[in-house]
Amino acid sequence: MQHASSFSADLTAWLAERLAAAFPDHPEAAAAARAVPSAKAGFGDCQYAGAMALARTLRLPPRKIAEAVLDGAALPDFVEKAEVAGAGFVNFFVKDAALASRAGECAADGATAGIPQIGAGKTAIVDYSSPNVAKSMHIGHIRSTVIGGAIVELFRALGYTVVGDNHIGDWGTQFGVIIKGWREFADMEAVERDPVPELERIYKESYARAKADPAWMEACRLETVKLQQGDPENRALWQKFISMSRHTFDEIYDRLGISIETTRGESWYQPQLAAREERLEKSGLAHESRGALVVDLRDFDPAAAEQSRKAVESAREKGDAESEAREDGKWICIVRKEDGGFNYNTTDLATMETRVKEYAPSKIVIVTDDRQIPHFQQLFAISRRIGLAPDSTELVHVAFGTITDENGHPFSTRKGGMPKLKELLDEASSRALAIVREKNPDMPGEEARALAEKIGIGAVKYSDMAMDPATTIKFSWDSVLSLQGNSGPYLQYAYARIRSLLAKYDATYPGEDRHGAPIATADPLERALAMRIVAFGDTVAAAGAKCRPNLLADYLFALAQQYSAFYQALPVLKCDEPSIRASRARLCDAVASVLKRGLALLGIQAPERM
RNA sequence: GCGUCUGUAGCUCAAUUGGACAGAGCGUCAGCCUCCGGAGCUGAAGGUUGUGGGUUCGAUCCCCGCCAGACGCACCA
Repeated sequence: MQHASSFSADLTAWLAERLAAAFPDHPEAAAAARAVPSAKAGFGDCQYAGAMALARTLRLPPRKIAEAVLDGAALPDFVEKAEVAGAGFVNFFVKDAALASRAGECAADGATAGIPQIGAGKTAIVDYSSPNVAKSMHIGHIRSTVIGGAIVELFRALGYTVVGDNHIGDWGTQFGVIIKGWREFADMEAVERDPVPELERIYKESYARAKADPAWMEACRLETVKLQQGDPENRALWQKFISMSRHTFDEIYDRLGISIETTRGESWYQPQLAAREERLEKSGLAHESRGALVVDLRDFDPAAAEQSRKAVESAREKGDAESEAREDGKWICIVRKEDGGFNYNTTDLATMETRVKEYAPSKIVIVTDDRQIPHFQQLFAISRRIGLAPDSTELVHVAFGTITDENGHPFSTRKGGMPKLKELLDEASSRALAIVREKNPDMPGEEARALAEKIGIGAVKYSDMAMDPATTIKFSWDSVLSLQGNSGPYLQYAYARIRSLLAKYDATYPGEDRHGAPIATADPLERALAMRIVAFGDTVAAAGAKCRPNLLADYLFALAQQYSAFYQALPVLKCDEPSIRASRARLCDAVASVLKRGLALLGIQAPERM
């Protein structure tokens, strides 16, 4: 039997009923009903803290409200007792038997119990990773890739049909620069060896020449024009660059365990742009300004127009010509450049339109760094205004903080630049290998390398996912590659240790049935562990709804910590009482199931041994 | 100048989004029994949550003003 909901969710529903019954004239009381897990051990298992907030509107003391909720009512069957505490909190104590039963389900069914299927029948699009063709992926790309990948898995677990889309940068004026450079000074041996770094070198050098030499720049521009007009030779070169780049991206994705359903780069949308923008112009939603075709948010939004007018006025008073000149840029979105070309606004609007038409998604999630916040605010607002995205489609920009060097300064491309993603993964893997060899001297080389890869990659992914996406990350090799404490390997270790323990249990006590044994929660350590296990579903739901994998990472770390404390203090194999022994084994199994599933949602593998 | 994001223990980060005493890891210090895997466990020290106000029964969280840093602000994406 699967429970569709958690203790908190069941209590929330119960509270809503109780509040509706107790205060029929105040439906807002029932609407705000909410039970959450208690923060501290002494405050029960779940609590309701809404009575204080209602005191004003109901004109009653908070404790009276809390008492009215409980007064004469039958508690849900899983609740042992409920009491009013403190300023007006209601604390609920869950029955041991109910807790044991739900914790047991987590061991039995692979930890799917309690994950609410809020996405059933709905489609979500997740736009993530999005590297640029002809450039190496560096540590700046890891967040979008890893966080986006986790969001995809979280959505799937919640029942959504998910379409991951890799919106690669495969179009733009830089290709003329590369083509020109390729023709003049490409080093074919270097291309043969490792194409992308060579493409990067070609771009940098050609770009430097273009800045110094107008004739070179003009040549580059002409190559771009030829490419965009469909010249077969340039087209073929461009395809070649894309194919070489995608091959190197795929090597990284393979190692990271990321698989993105579709890859529609910017070029994919090019054929439809001209007609789209023409329609936009004819409909009057876009107009010409300084030679460009623009959509102006102030045309649709009186409040925006007023705010802008005031800003201009204030800038004028101060004689600040620069600010005045910049003001338009906040509201205007250029959809066709003065020279007739298109830019990323154009492409992004087309992308929005296509996604809505093709998938009718209930969510579109775009994962990029936070410098693009203004752009996506504008894009979302305009998409709504001109009818590209209906209200039924939720638009979410997951904006993550940029990665800085150890001093908190942005990585400068001049001074060596960001570490390459491949180097990071190699380093992670080799550091892990040293430890694996030390701990497992007898392990064959191939197996050790494979294990070290799982551990190293797990460490890298976890270190990113353990933080709120919004946090600006200070990059440090030691913290990214940490194998102890709050780290991926700590979780993997906890899992491997349980698997080993259970194997020994099965070998030592073949007659005992740990799968069907009732779970006893007599010891506080056992009880806390069981309570944590059953909170898995709610955690997945919260992490998914908020697009914050770190909520799940926090949870898993706390679970592993509680397990370690339990393991240290209470014997399992060496417990003399068979029923308690079986109960503890089953509890271990439940922890292992949840750890494995949770790590999988974060895209981290859980090795059986390490 | 305007806007966005960030500021929490020595360092790196959390805090169930307004709840009870702000928690972890690293580092430091003190411990872990011939006992299930020590990548582990237990404990200690470490805080006026940048700052000054406001709202609230209650603020790390919401509002306003400052300070500091990063990033944006018309044809690059």
